[in-house]
Amino acid sequence: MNIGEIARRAGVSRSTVSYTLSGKRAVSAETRRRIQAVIDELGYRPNAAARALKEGRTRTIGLVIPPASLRLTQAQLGFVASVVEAAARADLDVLLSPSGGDHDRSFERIITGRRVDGIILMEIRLQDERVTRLRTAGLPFVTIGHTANPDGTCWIDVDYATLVARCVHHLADLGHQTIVLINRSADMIAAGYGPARRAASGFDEAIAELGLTGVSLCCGDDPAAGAACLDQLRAEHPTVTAIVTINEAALPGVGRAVERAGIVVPRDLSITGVVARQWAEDHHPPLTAADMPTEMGTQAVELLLERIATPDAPPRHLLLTPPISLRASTGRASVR
Amino acid sequence: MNIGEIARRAGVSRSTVSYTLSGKRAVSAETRRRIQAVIDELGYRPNAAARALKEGRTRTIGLVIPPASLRLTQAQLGFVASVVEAAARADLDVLLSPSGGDHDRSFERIITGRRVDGIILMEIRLQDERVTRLRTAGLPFVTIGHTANPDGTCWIDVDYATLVARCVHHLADLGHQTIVLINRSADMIAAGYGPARRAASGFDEAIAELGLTGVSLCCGDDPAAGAACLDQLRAEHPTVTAIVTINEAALPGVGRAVERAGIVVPRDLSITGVVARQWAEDHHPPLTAADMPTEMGTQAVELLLERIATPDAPPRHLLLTPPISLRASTGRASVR
DNA sequence: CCGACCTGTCGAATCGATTCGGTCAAATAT
DNA sequence: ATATTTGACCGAATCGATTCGACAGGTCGG
Repeated sequence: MNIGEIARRAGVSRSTVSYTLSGKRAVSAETRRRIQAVIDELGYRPNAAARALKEGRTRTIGLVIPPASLRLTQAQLGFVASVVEAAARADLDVLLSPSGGDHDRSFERIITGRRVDGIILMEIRLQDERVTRLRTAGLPFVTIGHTANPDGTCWIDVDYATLVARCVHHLADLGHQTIVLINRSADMIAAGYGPARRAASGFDEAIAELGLTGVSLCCGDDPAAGAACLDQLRAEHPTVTAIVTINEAALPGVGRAVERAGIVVPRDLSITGVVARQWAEDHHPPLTAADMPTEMGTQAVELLLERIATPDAPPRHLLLTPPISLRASTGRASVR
Repeated sequence: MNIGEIARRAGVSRSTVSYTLSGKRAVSAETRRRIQAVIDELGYRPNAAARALKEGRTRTIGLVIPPASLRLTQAQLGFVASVVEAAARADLDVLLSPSGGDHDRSFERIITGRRVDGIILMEIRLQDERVTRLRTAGLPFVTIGHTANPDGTCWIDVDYATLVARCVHHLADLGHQTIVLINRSADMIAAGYGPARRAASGFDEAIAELGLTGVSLCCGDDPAAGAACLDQLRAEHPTVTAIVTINEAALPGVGRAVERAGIVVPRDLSITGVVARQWAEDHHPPLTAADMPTEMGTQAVELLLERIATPDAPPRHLLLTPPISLRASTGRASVR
């Protein structure tokens, strides 16, 4: 069943059917009605491949996700979901490509085979070869996170430095003197993972500016590491009264260790940071935190669509600083 | 840059280039070498749309995920990841379609527009209109979970009834007399969600067979509901010494409530169930549980590829019963 | 009353691949 | 020496849409 079949049944030429569908030329009301009736009856829809071939666009965008996808954090997952839904709203399909290191067959296939009109790249490293690859391929793309030299690329990111600094200020306002940052793993920092790096520098600057005592800790992305991290903290830095974290995967472990130690949040210890809203709300007690904005996916899609429509326009970028949502995990420093 | 360009540069016809690429006809070694050199130099790859149009297949599979994707459980997420990676290994791309209820534009587009060679459908209801839609469309598909009348369809599922029964037997062997099932939400059971229904019936049967006392509880898919559920349990059924659950989203809340109540697992309370391995390992203490098999995605892709290759073969299905992994959350019933 | 203009429609070219049938020379068989 | 097979390649048709130029018939103004 193709456009020719529709044309035959409606007694018109193929081009007339096409123009009825696209509206790019006038078609008389009567003819339009007849054609539409046939289309509805047969449930016709243009063949995507034929259309893509002729039009030169696929109405599909690529979403490149980390390969060891089992370890997607809740925030990343939320991002994927919001991209998919935003794309669906714009009548676009989403092609998934798991690729980070050498898994790049799928990445290459998508680019060189012209399977997508544009690409959203997540989990960007400060040095990222995929960006240079996309640039030479001349395919529109948007990165989530930005490289060391982001000029000329279109990106969207969360301003971890500012957010972590805000968390520190918030805690300072509550009278906390000694604050710890629970960062992502040491490996990721070494690998030049932007959020971890920027969180660390934002933390250090805020601590210095306010003349407080800061402790920076790295922590693996799992609950066990989180629990270990809290135990280590209690042993080595007993004067700490507040925690800032960007490591949501470790949070359940932190919470467990806290419960086990009989520490009451926020009476004995304040906890805040940058995490997915769902994570913050599901925590006990609900976490005062800068929620990772769920609309990031939507905005990434918008930015990409702009980029596809006008590839030569100067690239825009967005640096998001969502407000801190006050919930129940921070309070005045207890006087010891 | 297209196949004609390659042909021109290599001084051959387009068909010769095509045959070199596909190997479907003999091409002399010398010519092949020359063509390959040009291809490598220019980094040529066939246009996916043109190829799909001519061949009638897209080398893409569709994965239909639940629309409120923010609520994907870890097990579902693991499944998506394994599908994507298995597909990548088979040089297939994956097109995502968020669709459950009326969000079906993307679902329809994928099917009628012939954008995919086959579809994997997850989160199947006992009555599922999408299955009938796919059947009339004549598109190969595999469902994760099965409908009330699964004959003639190709599916893969976890045998919740048997697994839950095994958990009950395991607990009975340890001397537990009163066992509770923490199921999914009442809404899902009402909606005819297979796993919840089958878990309940497997539980009831095992309890009856062994002559034990069983309590069936519904619980929302979030930590707060899990905590509330445990509190309710302690209040209304204080004699319970063991929990079986298939609700992994509620587990963190259950764990928190347990810690808070000073209950020691497994000394005072045994916990087991059917959850994603990662979830079981990350729990404290690590959960003795039937791990949701991570290879489900791989097998779903295999099944789908079979179905695409031989659409008329009798549909196969797989009912998986992964073994219970003994970890640290179950022990002998304490004598009270 | 005739050329200019508009409306609605059609035919044919095009996108970039695959594939069938045909051709031509060299190799082999009769 | 002629007929037949084989190997290597080419040309053209094809997949299903879009789109441009052309054209018929009607309306309008001068």
